[in-house]
Amino acid sequence: MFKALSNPHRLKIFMRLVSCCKPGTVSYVDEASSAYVGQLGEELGVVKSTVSHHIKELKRVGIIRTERRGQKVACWVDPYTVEALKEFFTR
Amino acid sequence: MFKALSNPHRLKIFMRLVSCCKPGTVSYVDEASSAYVGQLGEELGVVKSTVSHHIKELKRVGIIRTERRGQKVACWVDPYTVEALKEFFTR
DNA sequence: ATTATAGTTCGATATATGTCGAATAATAAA
DNA sequence: TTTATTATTCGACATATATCGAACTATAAT
Repeated sequence: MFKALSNPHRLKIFMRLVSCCKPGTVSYVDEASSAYVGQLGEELGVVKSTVSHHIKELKRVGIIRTERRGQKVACWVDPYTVEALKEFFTR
Repeated sequence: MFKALSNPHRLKIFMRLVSCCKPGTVSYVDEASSAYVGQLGEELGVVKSTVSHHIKELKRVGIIRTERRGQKVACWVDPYTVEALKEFFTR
């Protein structure tokens, strides 16, 4: 997970998505708490193939979740994973 | 910081040192809450030059602190940094 | 002063990673 | 069915990173 967050672009994706994430609501998703791949790419200034690659990695380690909605794919952070990361630094 | 923790050896060093770290006691150091460079190298199975490199990196980003004690150099985690990392994942 | 111990710095090198563009796949619109 | 939009996969390539061993520095012991 730390490796996933070690890349500046992936960290920005995480921070962009976590800002609207509501604790304990894994499956809750709306416009405000998720973003589409292309949208993230624009904000970061990288091509979509690269964003897709980063999304895949963040998803692989369990930091984000995705769901296809028509042509687009929505992304949001997994609150449980964030909680686990927080716990890792506790005590 | 996440990049620093993304390396398996550095993560182990962190976990090894953080286990004895007492919150809010930056300068408090004793045998139990710190370790020497060579000692960490033995535990990890890597040569000391590599450990030294990792220690340098963890120190650079503020995760650990070091202090020379005679021939040896003691290492311990900075509780404030750990607290900041915890806060990063809060909310 | 010489030797021993612990750590750092440096250079070399193999491996990993990030990025892009082209080709492909999935879905929606015309 | 054809075209448009969005995303994924793949190959290529440049850059970054981890690691080691040799040389060097610092401190302690003899």
